[in-house]
Amino acid sequence: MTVRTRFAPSPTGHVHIGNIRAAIYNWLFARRAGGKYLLRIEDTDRERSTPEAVEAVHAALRWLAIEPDEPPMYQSTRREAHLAAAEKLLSSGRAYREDKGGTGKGECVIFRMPGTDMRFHDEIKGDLVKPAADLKDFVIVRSDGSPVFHLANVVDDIAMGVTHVIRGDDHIENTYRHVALFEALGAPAPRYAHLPMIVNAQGKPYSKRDGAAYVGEFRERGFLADALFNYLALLGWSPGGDRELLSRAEMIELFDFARVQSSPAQFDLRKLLWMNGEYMRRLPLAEREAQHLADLARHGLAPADTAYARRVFEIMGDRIKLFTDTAAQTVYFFTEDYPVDDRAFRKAMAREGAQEHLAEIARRLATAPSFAAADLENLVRAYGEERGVKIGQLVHPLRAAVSGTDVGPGLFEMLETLGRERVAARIARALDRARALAAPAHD
RNA sequence: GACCCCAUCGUCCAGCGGUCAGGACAUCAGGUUUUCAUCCUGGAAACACGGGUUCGAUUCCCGUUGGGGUCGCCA
Repeated sequence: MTVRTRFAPSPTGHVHIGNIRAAIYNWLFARRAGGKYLLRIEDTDRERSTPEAVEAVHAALRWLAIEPDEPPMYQSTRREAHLAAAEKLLSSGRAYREDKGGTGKGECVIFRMPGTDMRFHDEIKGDLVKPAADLKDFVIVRSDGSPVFHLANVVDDIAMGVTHVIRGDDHIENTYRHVALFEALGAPAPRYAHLPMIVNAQGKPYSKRDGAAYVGEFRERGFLADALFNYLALLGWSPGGDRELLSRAEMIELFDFARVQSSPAQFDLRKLLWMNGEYMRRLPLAEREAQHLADLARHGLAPADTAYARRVFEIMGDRIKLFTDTAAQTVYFFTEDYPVDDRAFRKAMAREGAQEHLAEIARRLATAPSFAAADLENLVRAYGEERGVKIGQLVHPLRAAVSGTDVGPGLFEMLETLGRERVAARIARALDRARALAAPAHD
């Protein structure tokens, strides 16, 4: 029997990280078993299942590169099959019609539970049992003639030949019903694996209130798909030992339900951030460029000279942890209209002799034979020794003067990249600014 | 409330009867660096509790406590 798993989201416009983790496990398990991973869009809620909402599902899967191996099934197209199954259950006596609760809404179709204790084996939770007394009959077709989730879900799983149902453990109670439905429909029940929830710091189901909760948000925030995949895969599953950074091939190789946690896992954005950084630095510079450039463009800073931009990214090293941070961290390389961190600027200029040193260094820079980083460093160091001043006293004001901030790449690489003219102009402007700050306030 | 599930550092995991209880993130203290980031070194930090079983329990069993889930003509 070849393994067939499925991800069956109902399109709501967003794909929650808990759901996508279920998709990841379905994908991993199918790959590991050499089987197929399928997609079924449960779009029976016409209100919410808009084309945009459906597209959001596809977009999320595409981004994470876990698209289905076969064309997706759209549940809304399966109504006839669902109803036919209900008829079959009606004629075999496994279901009956009734105006449940005497609502006056008319008769609905109700599935008759077998009346015996039910049990099933869960790959993650173990053997689960429920006494007959706790298993009540339930509606499978509403009085308005529409099929209910349980019926549709089971009928479609049969149609798709699903062998393993891997989903959130909020479905555990439903599983007894589903198993009974499979049996009544004369189909073998699939194997089940119920995943624990992803929770917040309070132990409650992780929701939008707790921060980014949807796949699209992580994408927009500049996270790498592979990093999110890796993080989510390890949130509740471990390959054993101390391994954390794994390629997809390795995860497929190692995936096993026996190593899936059966207790809830708390989502930790800081660890995701760290992991994203790890993936980021492993990315070839060439691949990073497009992303950095895209962020600059988003902020209206698209550089005319990409070779120059490339140098900027290079000297930034691994300081940029998120592609959405590129513009913010490199503005001053791409415009003269960059923000100045007032606190950092004042602090740097308050150093003893800062302005005097700056003015003299500017003079020497203007006539420096070379503007290469190493030569600039020698120049500044020489000046420092000459005046008996520690280099830090010179470097900090210089940095603040040319970048408006106190963080960034190595100062001399920065000066070289910025170029002689801009450095000169900025130092002059910074000196004016410093003088203005020092001048007594008047109104 | 009923039924079910769960329980190792703050967090995610390792451990599958005998370990100085390990790693990662976060955190703290140093070091390297012109800043930041990186990097290096070191520290603090956990087996919820009570009974069993056993020569021996973090590990197996049962309770307690705590947390979570489910109880729709939603999915």
